[in-house]
Amino acid sequence: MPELPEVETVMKGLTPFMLDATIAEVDQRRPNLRVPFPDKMRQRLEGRNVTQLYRRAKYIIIVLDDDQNLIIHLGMSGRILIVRAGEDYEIKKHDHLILTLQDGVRIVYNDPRRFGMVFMVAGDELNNHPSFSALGPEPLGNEFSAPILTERLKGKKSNIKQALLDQRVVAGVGNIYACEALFQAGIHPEVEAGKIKSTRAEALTHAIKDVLARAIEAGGSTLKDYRHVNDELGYFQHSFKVYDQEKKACGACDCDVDKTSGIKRIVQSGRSTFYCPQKQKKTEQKKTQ
DNA sequence: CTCCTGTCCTGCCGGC
DNA sequence: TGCCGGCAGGACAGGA
Repeated sequence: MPELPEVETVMKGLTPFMLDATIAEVDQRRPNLRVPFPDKMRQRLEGRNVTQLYRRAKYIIIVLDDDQNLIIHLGMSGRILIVRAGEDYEIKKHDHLILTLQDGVRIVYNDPRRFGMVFMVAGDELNNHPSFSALGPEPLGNEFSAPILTERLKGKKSNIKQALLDQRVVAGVGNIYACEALFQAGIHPEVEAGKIKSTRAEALTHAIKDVLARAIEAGGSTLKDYRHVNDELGYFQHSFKVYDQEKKACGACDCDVDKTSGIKRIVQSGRSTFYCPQKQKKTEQKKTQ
């Protein structure tokens, strides 16, 4: 379930515990998630020191002192729990991987649906790895701009909602934030992707950055109070404007003035899309004033 | 190439 | 109350 902001929050939450720490013990509790765990993972991780943690798209990359990368993707239902040194912990259903650090802190990966992935890639091969080689720009970086987005959407016949889910167009956006960004930009989710240009591309670029940045901020504030989140990373509450808000008022127009319409839910490529039919139009809006 | 559908897997929720 | 169908925030394979 986690999209870019959640993955960023998880990575940030792991950093104070894992950076410069040594992995003392690896408890791999099943052979695979979506893909098999790395061959000889235990031998390859135990004794290694973590030199860096960062995020690319929805992947957490943990750099080790032998120049290998341990890569974690949370899939739809992956969570990470941090158990402090000396604290009791009873292993739960779907705890698939537990890393114990030298200071006794445990990092628990739990994933009921097992759509997540844990794999290892050598440092010099990372950018050639199939999971990374085709990724689009990081939406929060300077390299993501309206001209770049327009270029990436050029000629695309699919609708803009599906295009935003394509990690080659822009990395890290998922179903929720695609809906939210389109809402904020006032763009109908069924607009042909290749037709988004100039003003609307600017609005959409800005909306993507804004929606993601605000979600990260919300996650960051959640992180500050560990008791509040019970040390569980990757799942914090947002208030969404349109996602999962079918029939409610969007708050930006009078779409639900008669209490019968409001936000609509449609299905695109098997995924739910939520949007406000009044605010999000298929053609570019003329400014009324 | 692009686009679309199906699939992996478990849990939860609403309707009957 | 219990059962059942539908749906869930992702990514990828395979076929058109």
